[in-house]
Amino acid sequence: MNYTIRDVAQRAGVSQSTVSLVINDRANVSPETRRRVLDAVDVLEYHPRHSARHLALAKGGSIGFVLTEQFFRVSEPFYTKILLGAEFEAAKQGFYTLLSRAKEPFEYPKDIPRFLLDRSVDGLIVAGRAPKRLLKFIKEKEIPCVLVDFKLPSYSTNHVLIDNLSGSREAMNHLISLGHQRIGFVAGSSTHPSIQERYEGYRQVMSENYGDSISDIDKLTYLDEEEASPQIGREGALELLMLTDPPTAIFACNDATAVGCYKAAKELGLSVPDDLAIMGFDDVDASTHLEPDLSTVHIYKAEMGKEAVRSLVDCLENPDQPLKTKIISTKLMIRGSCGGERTPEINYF
Amino acid sequence: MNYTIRDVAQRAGVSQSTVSLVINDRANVSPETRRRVLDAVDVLEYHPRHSARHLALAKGGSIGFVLTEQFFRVSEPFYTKILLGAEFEAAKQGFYTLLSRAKEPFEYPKDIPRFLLDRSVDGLIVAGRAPKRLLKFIKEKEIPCVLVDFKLPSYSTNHVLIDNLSGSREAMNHLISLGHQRIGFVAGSSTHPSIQERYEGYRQVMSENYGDSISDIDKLTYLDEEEASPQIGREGALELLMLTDPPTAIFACNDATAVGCYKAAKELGLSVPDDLAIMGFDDVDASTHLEPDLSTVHIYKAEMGKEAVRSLVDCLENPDQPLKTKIISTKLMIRGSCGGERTPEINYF
DNA sequence: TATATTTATCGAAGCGGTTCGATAAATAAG
DNA sequence: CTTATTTATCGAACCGCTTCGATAAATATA
Repeated sequence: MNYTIRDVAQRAGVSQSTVSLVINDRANVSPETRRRVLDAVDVLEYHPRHSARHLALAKGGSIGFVLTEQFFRVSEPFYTKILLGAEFEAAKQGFYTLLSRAKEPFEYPKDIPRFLLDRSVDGLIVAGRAPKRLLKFIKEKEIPCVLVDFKLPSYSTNHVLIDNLSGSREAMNHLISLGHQRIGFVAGSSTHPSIQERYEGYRQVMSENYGDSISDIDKLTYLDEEEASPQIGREGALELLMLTDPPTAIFACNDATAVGCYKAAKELGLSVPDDLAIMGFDDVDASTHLEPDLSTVHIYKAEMGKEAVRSLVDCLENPDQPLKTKIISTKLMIRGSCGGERTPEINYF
Repeated sequence: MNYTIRDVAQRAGVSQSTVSLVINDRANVSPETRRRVLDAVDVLEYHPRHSARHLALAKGGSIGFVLTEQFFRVSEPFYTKILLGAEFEAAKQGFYTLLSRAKEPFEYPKDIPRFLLDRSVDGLIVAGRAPKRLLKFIKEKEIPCVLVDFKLPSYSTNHVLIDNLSGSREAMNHLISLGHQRIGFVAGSSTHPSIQERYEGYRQVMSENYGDSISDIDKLTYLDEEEASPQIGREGALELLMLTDPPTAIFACNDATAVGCYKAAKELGLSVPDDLAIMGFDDVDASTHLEPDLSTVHIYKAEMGKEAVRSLVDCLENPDQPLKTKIISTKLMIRGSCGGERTPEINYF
């Protein structure tokens, strides 16, 4: 049951090197020999041991997926979809996916993912954010790497990013097309580049449409550095809605935050979408569970995971490749929380 | 930068076997030698190559986590929490976690997870359900294995299961203590053992309290074999609520199904919890996003993953161990969807 | 003090692959 | 019909680690 390449060689009446040539599909082996070897492989149900191959080749066909500890909980549904998309593509390309959490706070060198130290992975996907010291380590060791949904000012590597700006602008334009003028913006995680881009989209569209006729856009904005969450959303929405001239629509930086806006509206006796329109971002499962269901900006999460793997595999197969940044577009999903004609649901996972 | 055990040996002025003894913390090496070796390890930042060790030891310190393709999407938040809990514990115990999807339908032998074939993993955690043929393969190859949240009638192995019966009974007793008599039960995935146990709890409590004074419990029950989902929940709830003598409370087989019950109530103009009490099961994130928030039965998902890893590691370290089944208790979370005094939130992840 | 044990260290084989010459056979070129 | 090339196959070394048996040194026993 635990046959090795030598067993196969013996059964096929050839040397192990020949077997190796056959199973790796190399040139210069006669059809006849190839058949005999393949037969033996079949009969013995032979599969090359991964670790042996790994050792001989000095690379093992595994990629690491690093997620900040924090995201293992809070934003979980978002990044796990990216993980699942990545696993899917990795498997397709013959790679294993190894999972790891990045501790926060991060202690160097204790918290370096073990698979980086013992060279279990050929490359790395890092999603959401990561400790600076870890990124530095990755760069020092020249480990092929793709950052997903974040970037650092002076850190050059491969990226897969969301087209937050366009998505944000589209969402805003939709709100504006519905006649909203006073549109609020509520955000947590305000230092995260994705959130900042969404905010930028908000500001652009606001000033394009209203210039400074809306007295002070800043007053309509609630930014918090804390992790975006329903709690933050609720606080932010409450603050904006208590203004003497409150917004008629709130654009939340993500769906989790939007959930909190619903709660705030409910507390103040406002009906969604009649008294208050709410727009989210991310399109996580929960958004269709809300009542009314949430209009939001869909992110192709699994697709992002897939593209990350592709970038990484590219790097591995062709090391002197230029760095790449892929920007994945979004899609506005109009549902019940701000009126307008509904977007048909897409059935991406 | 890519130092090997030989480099360490050389620098410490000893043989590689001695280095091996030191880094594996074996007996009979003098303190002085140990120190010298450890110093060299430190200076060179040496880390033993995983694959080399794997090859030499014929085991590699990795466990596989298998999830049905289906669960990668639908019930995702549930099983991914189990996965994350497992990864956490595995890392703690020095194991890697390799992820794999089980195809549905499953074609043998094509769809066997590759890490089983090339012996990349020492053991396996299978969550939710799995193709029979895959389980048979696992048994044939005598791969150490733990099934999480499901079992098969005549398949003996290790398990980590939910105490669905107690959880269900507790939830039901709570509804009854609130004065409900006509309590409906709505379920998808009705063939899944967990769902069946929840149903059993429902029936037990119903007949204990009302015997046959409730004309026909079956009429209050909606069972569907389709994957439990909001759609199923909505359909089921609508059907029950249209009865001439409709239930005043609905116990949904899980939170996803409960979401659909909210929708049904809304469609029929019923207010939750005044006109209709709703009780869920699972306690996924979404349940607190609902309005009112869902009373449900909390499952310690991460804990389940952790216990699964522990069982598995036990098996690996002590192969002639008896099989184990661990039953993890649940906790009733009373929130807004059926009245009663709220349970304080727990902050488990 | 001679002998038996224990302790510390080492060399070499082996885990299961890949790959680099070497060799022999088959084909092409002169 | 040689000689040069190409094609098919093989043997052996190597990847980096663990471990077993051997050896030498240190300690205990008689």
